[in-house]
Amino acid sequence: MKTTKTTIKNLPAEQRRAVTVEAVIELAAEKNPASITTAEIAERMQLTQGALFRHFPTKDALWQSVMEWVTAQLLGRIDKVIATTESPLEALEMMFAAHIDFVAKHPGAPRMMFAELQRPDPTAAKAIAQTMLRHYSDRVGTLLAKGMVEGIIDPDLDVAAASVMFIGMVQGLVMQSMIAGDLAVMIGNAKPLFALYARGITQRNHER
Amino acid sequence: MKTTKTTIKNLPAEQRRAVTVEAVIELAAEKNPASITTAEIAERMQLTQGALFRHFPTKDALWQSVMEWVTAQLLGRIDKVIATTESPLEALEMMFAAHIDFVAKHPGAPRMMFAELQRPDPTAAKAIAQTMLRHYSDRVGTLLAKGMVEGIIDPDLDVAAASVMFIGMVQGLVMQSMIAGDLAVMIGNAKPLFALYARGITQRNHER
DNA sequence: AAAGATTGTAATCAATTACTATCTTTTATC
DNA sequence: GATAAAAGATAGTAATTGATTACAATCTTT
Repeated sequence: MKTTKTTIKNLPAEQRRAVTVEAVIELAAEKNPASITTAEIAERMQLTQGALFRHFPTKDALWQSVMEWVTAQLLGRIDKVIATTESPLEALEMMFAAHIDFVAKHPGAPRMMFAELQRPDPTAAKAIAQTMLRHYSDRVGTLLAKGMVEGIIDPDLDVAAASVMFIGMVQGLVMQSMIAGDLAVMIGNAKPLFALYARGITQRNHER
Repeated sequence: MKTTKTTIKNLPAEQRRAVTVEAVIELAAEKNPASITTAEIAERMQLTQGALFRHFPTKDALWQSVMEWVTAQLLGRIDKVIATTESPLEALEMMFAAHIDFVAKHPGAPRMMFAELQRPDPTAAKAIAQTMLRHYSDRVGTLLAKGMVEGIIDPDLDVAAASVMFIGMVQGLVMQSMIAGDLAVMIGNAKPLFALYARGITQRNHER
C-alpha cells in the first residue's frame, strides 16, 4: 500500500484518459474553456505536457472525450429521473432539477457546450455537442407532447418555443451565476423559475 | 479622387477606433471571441497588426471599447422602444424584439458577453459586461413591478425569476441559432417565445 | 529475473501570441 | 510649399501555443 495521493503516476491508459477529462472539467469551471492549454491541463494533474499526447493524438481528440463525458453524464442523469414518474410535468421538473444539479456540480460543462458550438470549423467535439443538445430537446418535446395528450399541458402550446425556453432557463441561470460569481444563486432560483415555466405551459380549464 | 473602397487608410484616430470595434464585432460573429487575435482584427480592416496598438494601448483596452459599444447600442435601443408605450407588457415585448433584432444583426455581441463573464481575472471589459447586464435586469424588473401595480401582471410573481427567464429566452434563442447554424431561426421563434413568457407572468382573473 | 510493452520526462520544435522600436508616408496648418 | 504631427509599414521582441522527439522509469508477461 503506497498510494501517495499527490503523485499517481503510471496509470493505465484508460484511467489516465478519465483523469484527464476530469481535470479539463475542473479547469473549465474556472476559466474560459477556449483558453485552456495543454500545459495547464498537465499541470493540474501533476503530469508533463508532452505526456498528454501519449493518450490523446490531438487536442481536439481530448475535447472530444470531454464532450462525450458530458453527454453521457447529463443524458444519463436525465433519463434516470424521467423514468421515476408517470407525470410529464413532474418529469420535466425533475429533469430541470437534475440538469441544474449537474451544472452546479460541473459549472464548466455548459461553458464548454457554448464554446464548442461557437467554433467555426466542424470539429468532432462540436458535432458531439450538437447531437447532445438535439437529444436533449427531443426529451423535452416528448414530455410536452405526452402532457398535451393527457390534457395537463395547453394543447395550443408551441412545443418548439417551449423547448427553447426550457434550455434558455438553464442558460439564464448559468449566466446569472456568472454575474454574481456565486453558484448557490443557481440552485436557489431553480424552483421559482420552473414554477413560472409551468404556469406558462399548463392547461387552464381546471383552475379557478 | 482615388478613394478605393478596399483601402481606407490614414483615418483620424477616433474614426479608426470605431472601425476597429466594428471589425471585432464582425469577427466575434464568426468565431469564439476569446480566440480573436490582434493579427486577425488588423487583417480584417486592411491594416498591419502593429498599427492597431497606435490606437489602443493594450488588447484589453480594445475589448473595453467593444463592450462599451455593445452596452451603448443595446441599452440605447431598448430604452428607445420602452419609451414609446405606456403598457409594461407591451414594453417588455418590444424590448425583447429589439434585443433579438440587435442580436440577429450582431451575433457576436452575446458571445462576447458570455466570454467576458467567464474570464477569471477582473478585467475592465468584464466589469462593463457585468454592469450592463445589471442595468438590463433593472429594466426588466422595473417593467414587471409597474405591471404588477397596474394589475396586468400576477402580483405573486417572482420578479427575480422572471428577470432570469427573460435573459434566458434570449440566450436560448442564441444557442438554438448556433445549433442550427442559422440566424433566421432566432427571429422566427421570438414571437411565440414571448407569448409563452407573457402567459406565465400575466394576471389570470380577467380571462375566460 | 529477463523481455517487452507501457507510461512519463525533459528538451525542443515551428508557429503564433501580444506588444514595441524604428522608419516612411500622409495629413493638417501656417 | 515648408514643417510638424499623426498614421501606417516594416521588422523585430520575448513569451506561449500545440505537438514531437529521444530517453528513462515502471509495469506486465513469461
